[in-house]
Amino acid sequence: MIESKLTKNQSMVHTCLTQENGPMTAYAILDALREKGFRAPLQVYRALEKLTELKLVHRLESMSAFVACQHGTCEHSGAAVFAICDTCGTVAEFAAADVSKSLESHVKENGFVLKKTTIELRGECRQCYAV
Amino acid sequence: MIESKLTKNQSMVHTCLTQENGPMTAYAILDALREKGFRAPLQVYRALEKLTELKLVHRLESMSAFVACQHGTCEHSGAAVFAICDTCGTVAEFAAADVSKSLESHVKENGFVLKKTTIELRGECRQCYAV
DNA sequence: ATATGTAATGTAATAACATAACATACGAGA
DNA sequence: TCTCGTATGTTATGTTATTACATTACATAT
Repeated sequence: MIESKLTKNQSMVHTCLTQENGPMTAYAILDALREKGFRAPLQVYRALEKLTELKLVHRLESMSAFVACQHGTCEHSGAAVFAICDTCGTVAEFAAADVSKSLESHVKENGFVLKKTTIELRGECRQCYAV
Repeated sequence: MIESKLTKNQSMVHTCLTQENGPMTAYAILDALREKGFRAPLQVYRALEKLTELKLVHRLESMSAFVACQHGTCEHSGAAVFAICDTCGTVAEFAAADVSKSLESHVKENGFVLKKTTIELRGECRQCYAV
């Protein structure tokens, strides 16, 4: 598994996020890992940077939080889409190849070189809406 | 024009963003408006909240900044898409009805009630790429 | 004109998120 | 062993956003 390449701190942060099974802010991660010796935000941010680079973790821009990739390591065809429930905080991640393709073509027309796509959907999940 | 409904502070913030013709952080707006009497972040944030609600201003989540809607008041069919140049900072805003439609259908399958869509594309614009 | 209610504004303090700068440790080759 | 790159630790600081409370402005009822 890819985890084997991770350093101690990276691994701890990844495990923390995976167990949480939902988004956490960097400072929430820090608090969770204090008992394991973490002392400063930078320890978390450095690990998150690497994990994000490896696509083991995604950053949710609209809530300044981080979530473990729901596909282990992320190999979508195209950009990831996140559906975030404002009520319970759960995040569903999925690929939408057609969306990516469409955005790319829109953008190419204008000579824009696309490097990173952020798509975040806010709303209410089925369970919460039912209540 | 809709501006007539704005309060003094809201109007000043909107004018500031419109003149800038690009994204500004809340604190950049604050600094720009200090000479006009602004003293505290909250004055800016309150105005931005209202302007965002009216869709005269959009928040760019991936850069914690705000930009005046490039269509005056925003009446896209579907969600707005922002293409942000990481080199020069310019933002192009466009509608992508097909993208919105596709995202909506993806999401409906799972009973997710969509309230807000964020789509931000980071990369390099034609001019910057040419250099 | 005065009282009252409501929206907007002002101000200070602080919370929440993120990075800079520098010191130290530690393992993989020369 | 040396040393070079990578990871880590630590302090301080920078940046973004909100809470809490006081005051002002303005509309309208009395």
